[in-house]
Amino acid sequence: MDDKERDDPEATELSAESSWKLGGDSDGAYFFGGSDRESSILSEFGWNFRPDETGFDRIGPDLAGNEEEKLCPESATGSPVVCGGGTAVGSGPGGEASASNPSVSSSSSEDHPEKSTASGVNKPPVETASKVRKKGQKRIRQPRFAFMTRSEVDHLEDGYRWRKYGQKAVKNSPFPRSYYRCTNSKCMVKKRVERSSEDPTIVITTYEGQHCHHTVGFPRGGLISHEAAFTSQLIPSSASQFHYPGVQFPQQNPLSTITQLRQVPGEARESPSLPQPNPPRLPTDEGLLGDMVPPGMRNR
DNA sequence: CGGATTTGACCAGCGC
DNA sequence: GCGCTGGTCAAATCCG
Repeated sequence: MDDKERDDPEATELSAESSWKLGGDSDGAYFFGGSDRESSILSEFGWNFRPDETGFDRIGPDLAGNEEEKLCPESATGSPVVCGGGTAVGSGPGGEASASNPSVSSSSSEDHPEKSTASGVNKPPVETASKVRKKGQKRIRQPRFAFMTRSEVDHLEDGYRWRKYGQKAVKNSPFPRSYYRCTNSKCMVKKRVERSSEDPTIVITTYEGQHCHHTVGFPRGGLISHEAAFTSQLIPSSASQFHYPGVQFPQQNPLSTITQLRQVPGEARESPSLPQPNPPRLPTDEGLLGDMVPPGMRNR
């Protein structure tokens, strides 16, 4: 678990946040959540905000020693390259480098559970290999990012296939939190999905890790449209977007909103109530990155 | 029948 | 040390 999440009373109320809005300071920085909530929210996700010269806060996983790798050089150029960040898979699209990333391999431990015979109920005191590992070493947390989406369905289609491996009731929320893992055996990405306790229409999705493969694609070929993929919309006013290198959102396209907000910092507080019409998009594998994160923002 | 989901138990980490 | 909580495991169950 996330210590920060647990320890921060504010953070535990994340899902109870009822006044999500796009905040911002005089520099035009944008925040996830409103006013003094930002820090706690970020804390919830273990992230840091770092204002930069662009006036747009840099968002990234709060992981030791990896701050500078959150955004790859390609991003700086505005190139639509999905790159590795933080301790996550340090690779571009395809991310084969994941296997070579020590931190990843260590953190991926639970995905390679040399599970012994130990089973659930009435387990003998014998520990599974994975558990031994966990005891032996501190769990390494993958960088995470989260966003909120107004949706009727909990599990939003994002182009990847997920397998649910757990569900748990969480404190201060009447809604359970679901845990998903990418079905790709080589992929370590996980995600948590939960609903806001105060606004059940809001789904809070937290991604952890980075895909080391491409999206699965869709029957219609390539990436489906955002309208087709979702009956939902990102909450514009929440600016519930975190740039996270490597995570792709092939279908969802709230980008226009985000981009607009960024381009007009001074007026960003009043956000459009509805997503902008989706401009024609190229079905590139970069997913939403290119849209979610304006080149300028990625420029570090 | 195979894959996905459900669900209760277990474990780790932290605060008190 | 104990209790609380989040996260994960894995058998059972469901479903196409």
